[in-house]
Amino acid sequence: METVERLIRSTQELLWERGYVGTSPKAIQRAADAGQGSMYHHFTGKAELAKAAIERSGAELREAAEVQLAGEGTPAERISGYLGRERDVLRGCQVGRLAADPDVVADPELRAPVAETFEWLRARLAEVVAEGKRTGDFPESLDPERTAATIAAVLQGGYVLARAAGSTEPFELAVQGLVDLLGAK
Amino acid sequence: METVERLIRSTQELLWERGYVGTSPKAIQRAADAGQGSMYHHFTGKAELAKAAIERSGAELREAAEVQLAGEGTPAERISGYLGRERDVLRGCQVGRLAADPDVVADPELRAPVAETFEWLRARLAEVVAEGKRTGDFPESLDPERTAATIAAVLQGGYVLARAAGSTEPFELAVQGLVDLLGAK
DNA sequence: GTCTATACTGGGATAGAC
DNA sequence: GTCTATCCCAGTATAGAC
Repeated sequence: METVERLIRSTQELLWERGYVGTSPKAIQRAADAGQGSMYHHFTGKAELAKAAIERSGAELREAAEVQLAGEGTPAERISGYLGRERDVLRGCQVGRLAADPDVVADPELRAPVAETFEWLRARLAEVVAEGKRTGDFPESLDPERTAATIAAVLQGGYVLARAAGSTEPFELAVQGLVDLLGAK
Repeated sequence: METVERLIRSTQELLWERGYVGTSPKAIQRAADAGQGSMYHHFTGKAELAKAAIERSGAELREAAEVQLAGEGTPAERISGYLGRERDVLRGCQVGRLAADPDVVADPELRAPVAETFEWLRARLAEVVAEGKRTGDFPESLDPERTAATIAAVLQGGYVLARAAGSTEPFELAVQGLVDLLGAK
């Protein structure tokens, strides 16, 4: 694999694990097996490299979501499929994790890909909810934008509760609770 | 205020803002207006001081939640009151924020107060939901533990989405979406 | 209890050789 | 493109004086 590619992927991993503040250029170089000069030749510094890595992670999140949301089945089944799909819960969300980072939130260049990813996700979920209202999966009373935000929040919050507990259980409970509420009509 | 107290409160603020990894002993000393020797006289180091600060933050979260959850009104009203109470949304949750921190999650001494806080919160919410089932506020079909986890997750996830967006809007949408679902019976 | 001195490592980056 | 040298400051802590 090429150096630039290794640098971006290593940065993605480290940002996921330790966040922006906790990730040093040296650690990136070690993980990517790239030298100091090499890294600074391809990127102006930590911030630019992080930006590339965050954009990549955002794209991966969108692709993974789209697999479920554009897949087979009724709208309700696709939402449930998305909620229940295999996840490495205790690792958390590689994009959502960055919202905790003050240096990411404070820098427009770094926050932008994070913001765009969740804007896309909420809009996409809202589409599927709206579709479900037309098919009768969901009651007319449901507001698609609100419901989409709730769905995205349960996942992000589920990760937080699971990591706090050191167990996937709270995540699973939260998701089941949401599925119950969505199905209760 | 005494030195120990200033150290703990300053550490709480810094942990909230920058997390454990992003908080240095020097920054704590500056914020607390305490010297190097003073801090190391009262605490063995950053970890012990952080533990004290996290325990304090956990206690504050519990007290704040209890105001709403043990307050006036029907169970459904108390849940809504808790969800809708005044919050500094863009600052995030001072306890939940720590679940993103690898050094907190990895250290049992530091993770314990975070875990206990959310265990307490979910149990307390489950009590109120169960009470609401008895009073007829909530349908018999609702599982209290699941629903409690969903409520806690919506809040934590709402913070994540809001900070990502740089706006409180996603938080408010997510909460409203949950209230809608809980009220739909 | 608090202060200053000291120590050592790592963070983040630039310069210039190869 | 990549390597090594170098720079300066911050992180985290210990030691001993006051």
